Amino acid sequence: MGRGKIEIKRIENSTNRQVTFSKRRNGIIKKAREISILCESQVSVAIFSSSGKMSEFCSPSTTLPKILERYQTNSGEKLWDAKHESLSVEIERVKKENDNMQIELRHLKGEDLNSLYPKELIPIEEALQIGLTSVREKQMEIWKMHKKNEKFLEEENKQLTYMLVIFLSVDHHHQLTMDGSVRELELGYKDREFAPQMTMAFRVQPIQPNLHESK
Amino acid sequence: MGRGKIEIKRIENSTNRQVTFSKRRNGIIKKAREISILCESQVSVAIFSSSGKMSEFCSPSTTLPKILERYQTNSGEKLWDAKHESLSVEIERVKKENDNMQIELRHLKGEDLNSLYPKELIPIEEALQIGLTSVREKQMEIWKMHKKNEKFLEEENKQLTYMLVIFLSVDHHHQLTMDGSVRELELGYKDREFAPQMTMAFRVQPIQPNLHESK
DNA sequence: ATCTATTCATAAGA
DNA sequence: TTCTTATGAATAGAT
Repeated sequence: MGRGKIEIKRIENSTNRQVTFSKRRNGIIKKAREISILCESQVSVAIFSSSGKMSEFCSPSTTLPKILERYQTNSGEKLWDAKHESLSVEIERVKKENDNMQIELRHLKGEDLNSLYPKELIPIEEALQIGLTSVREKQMEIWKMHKKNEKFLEEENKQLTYMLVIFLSVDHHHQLTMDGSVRELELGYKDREFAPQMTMAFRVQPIQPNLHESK
Repeated sequence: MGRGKIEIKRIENSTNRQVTFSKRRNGIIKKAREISILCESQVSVAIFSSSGKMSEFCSPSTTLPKILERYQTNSGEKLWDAKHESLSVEIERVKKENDNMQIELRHLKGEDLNSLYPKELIPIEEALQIGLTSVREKQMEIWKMHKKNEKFLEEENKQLTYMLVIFLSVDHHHQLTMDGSVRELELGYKDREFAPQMTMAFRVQPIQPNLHESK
């Protein structure tokens, strides 16, 4: 249909090919629309030019996903279900794992015990006993740390008090030196005289973790 | 194109419609094949007749899934990814649930306690305490049931022994009656004399569930 | 793009 | 469905 018959094979002239593509693509889409109206059929057409541009037609009253759904049903071909299936399997696996843990948790919390054989109670009791022991050991440990920390702080206080007393009771012919020292204290204990001890003393806090906030 | 021009609207005559569908469908698929060859383009056509039959064309060297992949990329439309995504979200949700339970379980078992704030140990200890109490109560309950059952069986034994003694010690001028009674005993205690008590006695077993097998 | 000679597709009939 | 054929549509090549 044209000025001459053409053989159905790749058009070598790139311009011709481009033009022909454009014309025929419109033709196909027009025909697709016509058949969908004339014959009440659902049609989906997707055409990609060699340059990658896409044209499509999808009969009104439907959508591509619906068409694809029908396509799958009709052809039996798996378009995307393979991907979905593996995900579904994964979900099932994880859910089952979930259920098992849920049951275990409930048992440990003393729920649904009637669904167990008497002898199944024994490992649960043991687990609870172990858990309780561990938790209490941990609490004891924490308590000890608190106590140790307290002692440390008390010791610290004593030292500080002692040092303050020294400062405050120092006699007059050392006045100048003391003033200098106090100033250094305020400036952060740069290395002079007792500065090393002080630094150590003030490091106590960081070395002992904050027991209420640490993770 | 034909013996007369036709308006593009639903063909009312069902036979005509069917014939037209068949012809035009072939035409479209032929054109699709031609453009794919002439212009090196990728084409996908799917046509469903109103009766539900499917025809399709897909340019060689590709597959529908590939075409669809390109379609999605080009159109930005979600064909199956919506489904895909919802499944992924579900997996994430379930996995997270899983993780939380896993952590809770580990804590109840006395593991990973270092990752907790001290005050978080308290509800865990309480839960363990409650669980342990429940499990032990259950065990106690079972033990009591066993004991009760034992007593019941002992009582039973006494009764049976007593009855046997009566049978065996019955005097000779009742010989005939006894024989009759024994036969009845063997036949299943049809309603005579002591039969009601016996029936009750033999019901004891079913009323007391089998404590080692019941679920 | 638009034109137009040709080929093609197809409506109607058999 | 298939064939036939008159007719309108599509389009190849030119402009």
